[in-house]
Order: sequence, then structure tokens, then C-alpha cells
Amino acid sequence: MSVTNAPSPWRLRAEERLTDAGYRRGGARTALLDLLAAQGCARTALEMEDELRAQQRPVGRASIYRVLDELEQLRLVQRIEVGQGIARYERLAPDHHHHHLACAECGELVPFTDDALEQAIARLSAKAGFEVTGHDVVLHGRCPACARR
Amino acid sequence: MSVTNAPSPWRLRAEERLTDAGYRRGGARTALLDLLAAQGCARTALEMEDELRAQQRPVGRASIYRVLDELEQLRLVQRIEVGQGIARYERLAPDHHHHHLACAECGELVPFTDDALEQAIARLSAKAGFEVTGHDVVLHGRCPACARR
DNA sequence: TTTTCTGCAAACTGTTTGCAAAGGC
DNA sequence: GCCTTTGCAAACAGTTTGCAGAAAA
Repeated sequence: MSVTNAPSPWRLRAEERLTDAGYRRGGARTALLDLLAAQGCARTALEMEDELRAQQRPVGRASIYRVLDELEQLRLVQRIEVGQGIARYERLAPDHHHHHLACAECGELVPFTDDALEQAIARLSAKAGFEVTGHDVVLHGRCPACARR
Repeated sequence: MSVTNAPSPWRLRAEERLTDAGYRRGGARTALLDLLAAQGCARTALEMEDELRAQQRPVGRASIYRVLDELEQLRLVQRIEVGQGIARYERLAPDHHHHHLACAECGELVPFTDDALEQAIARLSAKAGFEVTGHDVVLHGRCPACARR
């Protein structure tokens, strides 16, 4: 049985952009692209290392950081920080844009989207003196499970 | 000559809340409160250490982290992360609420406020399943100086 | 005089870097 | 065959922790 689904638009774009930028194909990079394409919400580099090892596709830690860094430069992934000083990464795609609710107690991360928010940010980005290339919003609080305790 | 201005409302509230929580007064805590009360925008713990040393009021690094942590618990300071994996802290007060534009190249941090943004977030916070206690927004990009290069 | 606060140094943890071997083109 | 990519181990940087002495109440 095959575990490979048809490559997602993000996955295809990633492959293309990497080639255009002069990168070669490598095992570590491919494994990470597969993981990122399938993953639902932002993960840490160390979580990815564990997942890849669990999938019998172990990738060196340094390679994970290096590849994530390249992908960030090429705007294929977004790096976010939700408060514990640990970087998290998720793919950057028009159909995947969202923000996060972060539980301060258990660390749970819940994605959400909101048009009014995006509009406010778009307006702001246009009038800011900066050349704005991205943004992120984090709502901090307690998830229902932790609030009940 | 005295360098001490009249204590700000934030400073007074901090003092009161610390006492209520059962904390004693100590040199390190006082020095940090003075610094935070005077500081314009979010700083890192290490920057604060340097500034305190420059002011001839050196404070141990561990104490800086410990005090900042207490102040965060008491909601007297807000901890933010703008992308380099380093925590920054600034006082939390109604008249000091703002968000940040962060330059990816030089690291410059520029504060801004926006009503439409706050309204969108307020609406979101109310309808989110979470008990939302705070939020932060970071616009990433390049500052005018770096964009010119 | 009791308890908290502080500073120092060591430990930790996530991230980065140097280098030699493996792998793509 | 040349040059990139990879993994390993060591180095790093920010943060946390243990502990003994100083300071507050």
C-alpha cells in the first residue's frame, strides 16, 4: 500500500521554488517537505524530529533547522512564536493562513481565521512606514479544559 | 540633584499589587520597576541587565528573570516575542497598550496602535472558546532604512 | 529571628556551526 | 568530478535552578 497522496499545490510550489533558487534534492529536505505538507498546525523543530524518527525517516537535527530556515527565506514556511520561547513552523499558503489561540497552561494551540482582523491588518500594513511582509496574531488565554480546573 | 520623578500610576499599582501578593521590597525588584516604568518599548532581559549595570545599579541576571516572571504573573508586565527567539518585556498598562512592527534585518521595533485592530480582536476574544487574557500582534517586514539598501 | 530576596555559578534547552562523509547532477 | 546536502558533535545563547549569604519585616 502506498502512503503517498497526490502532491498538494503547496508541495509543488515548494519544489519549484527550491529548484529555481538553485537547491538540489536531498533526503532530509524531501522528508521535511512531506511532513510540512501534511501537518495541520505549527510544530516545533524538535517535534518534527520526533515525528520523522517515528516515521522511520530520521533526519539530523541540524538539517531540520537548516531546511526550515531555507524554507522560511523562500516564504514557503512561516515561523511563529507563541510564548514559550520555542519556534514553531508551518507551511505558508493562501489557503492555510490563520492565527492562533494559545493556552498558557497546557500549551494547546488552536488555529482560527477572521476577516475583520485581516482587513484591519491589511489597512495597517499599507499605511505603516515599513515594507510589511507578514504578520502574526496570538491570543493568549486558557483553553476550556484548563479553565474548568 | 534627584533623578526620581513622581511615581507613575503603573509604578504605584505595581507596588500595591506586589505587597498584596505578599512580596517584600528588595533592591533588585525596585531597580527593575524603576527601569520598566521609564522604558518606552519592549526590551530583553539582557538589555535590562546592561542598562542597570550602566546606571550603577547592577542586578544579577537570575534576579532579573525571576522578577520579570513574578511581574508577568501579576499582569504588571507583558512578555512578547518578535521573532529572534528572545523574550522581550514591557509594562502592561491601559495607557501603554500597543503592538509592534519588527524589522527582520536590523531588529528595530516600532510600536503602533490601531482601533480597528483592537475592535476586531475584542470581538474575536469574546466569541473564542478560550478565556482570553491577552493578545499580541506583530507585523514583520523591513524598516525604511533597511528597505533603502 | 524568621522568611524572603539576591547573586553567583552551574545546569539546561533550543539553536547554530564546523567539518568530514554521502549524495545529487 | 564538482559542489551541495547531510549527520554528528561541539559550541552557543538565552533562561532556569540550587544554594549560601544578605536583607526585609
